[in-house]
Amino acid sequence: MSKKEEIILEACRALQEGGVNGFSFRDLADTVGVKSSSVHYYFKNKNDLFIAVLEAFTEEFTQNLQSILDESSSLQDVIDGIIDQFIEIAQEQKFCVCGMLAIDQKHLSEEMISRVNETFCALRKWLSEVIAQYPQEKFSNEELSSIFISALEGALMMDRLSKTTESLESLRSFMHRLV
Amino acid sequence: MSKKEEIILEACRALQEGGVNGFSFRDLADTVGVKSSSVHYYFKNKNDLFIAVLEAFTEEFTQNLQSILDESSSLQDVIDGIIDQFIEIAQEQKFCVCGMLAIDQKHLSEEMISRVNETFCALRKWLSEVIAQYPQEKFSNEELSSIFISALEGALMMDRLSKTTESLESLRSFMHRLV
DNA sequence: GTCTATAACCTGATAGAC
DNA sequence: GTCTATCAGGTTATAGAC
Repeated sequence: MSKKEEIILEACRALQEGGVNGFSFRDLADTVGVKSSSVHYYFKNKNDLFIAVLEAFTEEFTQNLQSILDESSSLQDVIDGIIDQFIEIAQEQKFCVCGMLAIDQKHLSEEMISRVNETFCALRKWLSEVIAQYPQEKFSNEELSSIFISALEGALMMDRLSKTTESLESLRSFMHRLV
Repeated sequence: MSKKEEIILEACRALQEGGVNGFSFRDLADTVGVKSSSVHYYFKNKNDLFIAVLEAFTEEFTQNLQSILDESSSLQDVIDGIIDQFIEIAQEQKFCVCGMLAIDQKHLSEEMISRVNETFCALRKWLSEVIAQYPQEKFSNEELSSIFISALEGALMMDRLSKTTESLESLRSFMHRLV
């Protein structure tokens, strides 16, 4: 792994744990084992760094979703796979990358805000298309997708805080009975 | 309003907009029209300040919930009232006080984390008791309460980002058909 | 209670040597 | 590419005058 990739990976972890203002270039450099000026060599400021983090995260997250889809034979399997992944994030005391950036939007550029928003939209679209593959009639695909993602983010936030899996498990059983 | 109350109110607003690390004692003092040392006179550090903010917010939020309940004649009315309140927060480019503190938990004391967690638990309990007053059979009160609060927090996060009310309105119509 | 002044430190960012 | 050195500015926090 290149130094640049190492920095991106570590920045991603730090972002998920402490938010946009929760770490400095120095912290980041120390963990990776370089000096802060070396981090500046790759990323001229935090905004550029977060653009790289978001891109790397989106790619990895998309791959994970595809793996879940490949291994699933029902909509409930997909839901389980996604919830398992969120439980893992909560237990690592992390939060969603997009969620962190969304919460800390006040400290980000307009371009960055648009990118995060687009990532959420893409996720909603992906999920509603997956739901469409497993027909059910009670609710529209878009609506189910939207509610599921909203609840995932909120449940992750609260389970990380309470150090339990209550909210995410509650969401799991709820979704199971719904679809 | 006393200077202390002014500081708490302004700290609450700053927290909801920019998070725990999104403002300084100086920013706060400037807005209120005093010097930062005067803020330190009332609150020896940010943690103490947030304890006061959480207490003030909880009291106000509880009153708002009670008002919603008093003016409601159905569970759908209660849901509408709560969602309207969250839409207002999103449109002001704010986030939930407890949500912000939960996200930024890494920078808070253990005592503070416990208090935020207790506030979420109290909200879940309150809501499940309200739901119990309007009997319905599909889901348990606790489960509905948990999912609704999770989805509220997540939808608020995304609607604040997208500057729309899509997720919260989606949640509204979803809940209407559910209860 | 509110102020000035200041200590001690952290921050992003850059210039220039190697 | 990575470093040392450094800057200008922001941060919490406190001592002491009024």
